Amino acid sequence: MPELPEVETVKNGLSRLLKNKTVQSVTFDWPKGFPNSEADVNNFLIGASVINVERRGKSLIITLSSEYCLVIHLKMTGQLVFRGKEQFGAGHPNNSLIGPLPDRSTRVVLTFTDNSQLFFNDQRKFGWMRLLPEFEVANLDFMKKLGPEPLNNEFKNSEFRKRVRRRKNSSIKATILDQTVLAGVGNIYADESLWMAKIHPASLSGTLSDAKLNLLFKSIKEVFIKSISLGGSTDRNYVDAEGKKGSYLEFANVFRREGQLCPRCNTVIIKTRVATRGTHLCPKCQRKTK
DNA sequence: CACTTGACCTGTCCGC
DNA sequence: TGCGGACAGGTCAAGT
Repeated sequence: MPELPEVETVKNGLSRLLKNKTVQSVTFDWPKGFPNSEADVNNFLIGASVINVERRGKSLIITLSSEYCLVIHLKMTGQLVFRGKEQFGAGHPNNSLIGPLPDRSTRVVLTFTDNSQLFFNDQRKFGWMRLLPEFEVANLDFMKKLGPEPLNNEFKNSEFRKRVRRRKNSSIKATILDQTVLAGVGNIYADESLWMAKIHPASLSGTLSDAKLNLLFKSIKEVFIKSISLGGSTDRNYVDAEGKKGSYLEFANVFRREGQLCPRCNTVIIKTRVATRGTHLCPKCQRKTK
């Protein structure tokens, strides 16, 4: 669920909230989600302070003064929620899913020297938080394979088309969900951008024209930009770094809107299965291929 | 290499 | 009300 816009929103919050905080202590349960040696934690996490926070694809990278990084993937249900003086003083905002912390989904707690805390919650335990030397982050296998950032202007239409056509016999939905083709698209924005570009999600990637692929790329970027401006999508679990929900889904055109009318043509939106994922589409606007 | 499927997990919902 | 099963969807390993 946390896709590019959600991770970007978390990154923006953490950049502001964590900068210059110094880690005082760390607790975790679920070692699988925190696969770091005690020595590394003691030497390179505890006592280190936060230099900056970045996003690459759906991953977060927190760079520390120890020249180590915390690389974090929220997967489906991960949350990174910061609690400091202001967050306690203001109480829990109305648009929050989060109550008192830690809660039963809390996997890791970082406590800083000013007594503020960062909670890594993950109901389904798919997410992880790894401590690595800074220079090794770019050498991680999945980082090396990760496709370009769609919101980087250096990533041109021609490159997008080339990458999509590498997977000519896959459905276009499976192709844009593939993080090695481009970074950041997940199920919500795949459905939304394919609707916007009027492409059937099961169309084979190799059958789409230059014009259609250019439009799809433009649609992905537009959908991402709009969602970031709305704080992302909260379907079930997602919250930002202060525990607040995102509101993009209030404006979604097809995602989770089966049975409702397509805003473009008033045809009933259907839910089906493409690339083994729940898939929402307008059967009139989104015909196969071309 | 291209492509598909199953596994990793838990909470929720649906039908009986 | 309880209970089994389907479902949610990001990614990787293992399969064809």
